[in-house]
Amino acid sequence: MLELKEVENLRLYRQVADQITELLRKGRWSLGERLPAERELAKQLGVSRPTVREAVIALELVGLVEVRTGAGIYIKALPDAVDSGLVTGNDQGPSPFDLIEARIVIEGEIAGIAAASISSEELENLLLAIEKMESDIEQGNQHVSSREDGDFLFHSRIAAITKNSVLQSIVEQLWAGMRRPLFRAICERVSLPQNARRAVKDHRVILEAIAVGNSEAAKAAMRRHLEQVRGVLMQYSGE
Amino acid sequence: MLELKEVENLRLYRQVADQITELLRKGRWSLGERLPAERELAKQLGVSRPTVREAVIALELVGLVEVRTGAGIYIKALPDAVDSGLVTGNDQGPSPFDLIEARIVIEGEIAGIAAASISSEELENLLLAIEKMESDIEQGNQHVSSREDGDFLFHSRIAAITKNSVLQSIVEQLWAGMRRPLFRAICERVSLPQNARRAVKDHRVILEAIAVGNSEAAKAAMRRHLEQVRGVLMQYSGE
DNA sequence: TTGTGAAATTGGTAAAACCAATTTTATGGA
DNA sequence: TCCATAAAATTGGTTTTACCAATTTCACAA
Repeated sequence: MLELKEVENLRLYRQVADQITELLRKGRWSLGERLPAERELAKQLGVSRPTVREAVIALELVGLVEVRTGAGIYIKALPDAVDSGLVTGNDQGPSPFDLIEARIVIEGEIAGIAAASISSEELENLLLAIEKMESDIEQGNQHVSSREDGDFLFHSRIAAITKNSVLQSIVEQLWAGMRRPLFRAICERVSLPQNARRAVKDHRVILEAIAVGNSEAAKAAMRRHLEQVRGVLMQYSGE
Repeated sequence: MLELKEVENLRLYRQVADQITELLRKGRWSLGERLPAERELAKQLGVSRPTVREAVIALELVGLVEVRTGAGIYIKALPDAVDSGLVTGNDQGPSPFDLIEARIVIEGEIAGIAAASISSEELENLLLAIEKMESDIEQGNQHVSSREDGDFLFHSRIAAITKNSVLQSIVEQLWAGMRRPLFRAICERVSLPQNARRAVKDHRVILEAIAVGNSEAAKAAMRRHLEQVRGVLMQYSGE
């Protein structure tokens, strides 16, 4: 059995997009400059105009260029400033271990911040999230399946308390990572009612610490909770 | 002067992509299912096939669908599992304040973790990053301009010490956010040699704490450093 | 000098045609 | 009857041509 070599079978528009990206990286054009017209690019690249348009749309979607009707295609950013993002949709994403580890660190801190500035309304919302999670469990609903999931709601609402859009966005991303196939496969073997009930208990402890404004306790409770989750995950992912 | 209303002037392919995304969200199709053929979609939507293709490419790039030549377009993920990402390329990004605040929290923790597991080789790399930053300053180079920037190198290499791809990715994203226009405009007024030299000093203090394996000191030093940066930024962004 | 408007340029969209890969169906032999 | 094989239909991949709409350019007139 031969080790199959990765075949050069990219769709044309991707090849064109990659080629233009490469030219951008090499400094062929500078920020704000105008790219050649679509017709001109098509001629130079030896492909048709629709193909060029597809490639330009790809570049536009990642924020590299800006298309102005009737005016032209303009460089909006250099390749360095783009990339990254936990969920690219093309790979299988980060390892579950790294993900949960990052959650311990980051969500722990967030819980501490939240405890320092919680309002009564936000407190009520957290309680509702816990109750939603309980009713989910009663009805045997699948876990970690969507943004309506009670577990996610609880954690994302804590992040929202910080009023910091960046921290909220990061928590969203961490959860998006957990909804990926690799993670879900593990979760399916772990979503036992007893684990879910344990999580609800943990949530109540966290809520209590946040409610009384005890940052240190909230942080510790969040970390314990996620370390517990990590323990369950690792136990089942190894067998 | 009238307040101009946001005009419905999205390019056609975006309207189509949004419409399909909406249908996905409503559960019109389920995971793994096949979408109607491009020709069929074009007919149903009342647009041409190239337009449908452009929309499909957009959906493909965000990971919602997978296109298989000759077979069809398949649902790869539901809209919930995608979204987010600090840098979307379409808005002007998070506020500088949120960004630096998130850095204080997250990079502080990361510095603490790094102190617990640094190797001599990694230590050497950190030192090189500091020296690069010093030479950058001597030559009057622009700051926060690229991934080769000494400042960025220092912080990203600390994240690399954690061996956690998620934490590394998050730091990358935070810096990507700082390279956006809004932030750069502020930075241009702040990139005084004295500030840069102060940052180098801070870096040395952080390095020292990490070198001796003192997690608490490393965390504190990183936070102080970034709080200092925040102070400078706020002072200048208000005037 | 300044303003106006026509012409040229550029992106936006549509239609038709053909190629290539895949899937489905039909066919014929075992 | 069953299965392998080939033909046909389906589907995405790409090109060409054409025309529309927004923007820019520039000559020309006031």
